[in-house]
Amino acid sequence: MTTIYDFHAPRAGSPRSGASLPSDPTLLDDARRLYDALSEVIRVIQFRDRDRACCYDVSVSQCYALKAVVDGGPLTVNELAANLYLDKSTASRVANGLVEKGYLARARDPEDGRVVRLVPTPEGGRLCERIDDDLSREYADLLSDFDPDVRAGINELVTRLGRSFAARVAASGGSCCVTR
Amino acid sequence: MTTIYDFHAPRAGSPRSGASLPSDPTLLDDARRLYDALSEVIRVIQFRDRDRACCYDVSVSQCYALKAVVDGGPLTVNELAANLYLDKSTASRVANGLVEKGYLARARDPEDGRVVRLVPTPEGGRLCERIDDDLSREYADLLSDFDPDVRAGINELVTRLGRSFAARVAASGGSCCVTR
DNA sequence: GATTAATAGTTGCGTATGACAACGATCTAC
DNA sequence: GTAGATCGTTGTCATACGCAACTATTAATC
Repeated sequence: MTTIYDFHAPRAGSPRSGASLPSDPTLLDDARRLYDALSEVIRVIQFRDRDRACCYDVSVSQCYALKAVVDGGPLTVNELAANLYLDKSTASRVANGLVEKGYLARARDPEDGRVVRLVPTPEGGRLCERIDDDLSREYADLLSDFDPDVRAGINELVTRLGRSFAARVAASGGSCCVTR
Repeated sequence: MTTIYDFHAPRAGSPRSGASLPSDPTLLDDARRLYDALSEVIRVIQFRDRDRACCYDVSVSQCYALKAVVDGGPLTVNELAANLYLDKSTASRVANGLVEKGYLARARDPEDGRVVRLVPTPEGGRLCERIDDDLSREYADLLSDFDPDVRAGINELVTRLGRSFAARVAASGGSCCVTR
């Protein structure tokens, strides 16, 4: 259970010949289980985030946006929206809230008069760091239930899951209804 | 503030014994990585769900509630709320929407005149199955990128993550602010 | 057995979140 | 220089959620 998570490259084509066959007996069962398990994780994390938002000066979405800007360097509104999978109008408003609270600043781009570069203020940086520290401690507490090699496996897999999801969403263009 | 939820037992003992040492060098790094990776996964799944909701007759939260009732047998409003980590008022309204659409039915409990037992209608069962099938297919498509043993590992770990989160939330009573 | 307390569910209300469409401002192409 | 694309903002609407107050029912206490 500990070493199998160190597997192969993310693969683009389909080097794993049999894995993607629809006849794979466990595939659908695994899919259903993952669906259930991820749903549970998401619900409980959302709950935690809702509850936790009151601890700081920002809302849940503002927290995500702040972190995106702090981690991703100066971001345009469009980049922020793409980063958070939000409409640009929503991203603009979320940024607005952070600007009003003094955690972000809007800077005009000298090259292109249309774009707005969102940059964190010192206060924003400090707040983000504080939230990061608190949450990381919480996750550390959680991960301490697992052995180090299992933890590495979790991270590897969750990261790959995220990438696969993101790629899938990007490929579908974000509209699922046309296919139905 | 949100101490009403009485879902899982707090699961007193941690399964791992020695892993919780604070001196573990990689623990905090792992925690930070998991925090980032899970955030990404959650955002993209929320985006997908938002987008996907239009494919069916129900909203995202209604979809979760429907599945909870279908999978969990007849549920009271309180049980549904606990299941979804929602306030009972929200759960009541979500259920209301599903009742209006004919996917759930409210049944009075003969034993206790206060409780309402939510049961899926045949239409609700069919809709849930259809959504489950579609989503499972999507997850299967996603999982086909991974080897079967890796898939099993993913499920194992995500499931354990969910349980740990739930236990943690239950233990903390859902209020993080008191500790700060 | 009547009164009080506890519990289940609903509703009022405020807020947060998010999308879509329309708009002004700016840049690019011809 | 005009037409079109792009960036960001704002108007508007719908949904989601929690908290508090309320009703109806059950349980507890005397």
